[in-house]
Amino acid sequence: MGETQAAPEPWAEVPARLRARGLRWTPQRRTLLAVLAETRGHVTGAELVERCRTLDPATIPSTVYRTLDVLEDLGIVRHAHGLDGREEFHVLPAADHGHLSCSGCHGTWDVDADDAAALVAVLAERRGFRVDLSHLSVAGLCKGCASER
Amino acid sequence: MGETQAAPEPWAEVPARLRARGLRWTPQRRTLLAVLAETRGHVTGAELVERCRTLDPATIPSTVYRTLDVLEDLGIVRHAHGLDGREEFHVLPAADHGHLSCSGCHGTWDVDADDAAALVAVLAERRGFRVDLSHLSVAGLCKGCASER
DNA sequence: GATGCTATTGCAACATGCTGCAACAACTGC
DNA sequence: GCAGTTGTTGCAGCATGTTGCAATAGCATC
Ligand SMILES: [Mn+2]
Ligand SMILES: [Mn+2]
Ligand SMILES: [Zn+2]
Ligand SMILES: [Zn+2]
Repeated sequence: MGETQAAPEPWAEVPARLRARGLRWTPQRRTLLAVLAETRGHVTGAELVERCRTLDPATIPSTVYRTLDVLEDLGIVRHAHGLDGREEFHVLPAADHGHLSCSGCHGTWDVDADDAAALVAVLAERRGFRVDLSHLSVAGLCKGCASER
Repeated sequence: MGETQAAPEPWAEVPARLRARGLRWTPQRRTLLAVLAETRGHVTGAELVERCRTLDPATIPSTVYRTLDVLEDLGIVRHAHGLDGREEFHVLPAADHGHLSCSGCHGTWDVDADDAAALVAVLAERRGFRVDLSHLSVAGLCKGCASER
């Protein structure tokens, strides 16, 4: 396929990165990677399973979740948790960021490194704690929903 | 126990507070309240179901979870989510606080209002967002685990 | 290209919750 | 006390993952 790859797609390197760790490149992983390559922003695990099934109806959920664990180790995806605790994956996050969600309207926004800087600094100074920003998910009421009360 | 009990046990008032809202005081709710009255700190939902079963083996999980929802409305309990997204309830939180957990050793600590003040202020100023501190749960590496790498 | 090591898969079972619905039972008002 | 209203319960089924285990199949090596 004479496709021109605009950016240095990291997807092409995944098989080699897996093998370098003694891991394997399987058809099931190929399917998930194909799905992820077309995904932007945040997706739930269940959604990824569903999309894999459109490529390969024989997709097994546990295989997808286990592969997501591996990919998270490689830094290809990151996850946080929505208001209900459900996993939300972020594919190839351009910039590290946390998540903000409104329990009133269920809107979501990103918390960039700058927004979180103060909290990160406080916890680092006071406890030597290193915050995982990508896993951070802050709940509350957005401007609109807060004024409604 | 020379400590002054500022407020009388709130448990005694629960039946009345329920009825005031048109809700009901049932044996199942009595059981859960009995469990909560003996609980300090954080507990998972599953743990509460288990403890209810020791008082009443006929306890049904969905009833417990639905009652927890009601009690959260009343402000008797609050919940956040652990690293894995599982619910963790806090009974009668003395002071509003968030949660800090280490993904290395699974240790947990409280994030008090002062620790979180900077983040809360930033989100309020920049977006008019009102943070729900009790639902906040920050992940990362504690001092010990961070230095191990 | 065949071989062997072992990572990975598929499957079944389990864990933790949530939801729809019909039967039941607190409470209110008489 | 009794009846009616309607909030609750129990139950079955679903949603989202996780885990143990035996069978399978990558892939490094020859
Ligand atoms: Mn929540
Ligand atoms: Mn997590
Ligand atoms: Zn909102
Ligand atoms: Zn730690």
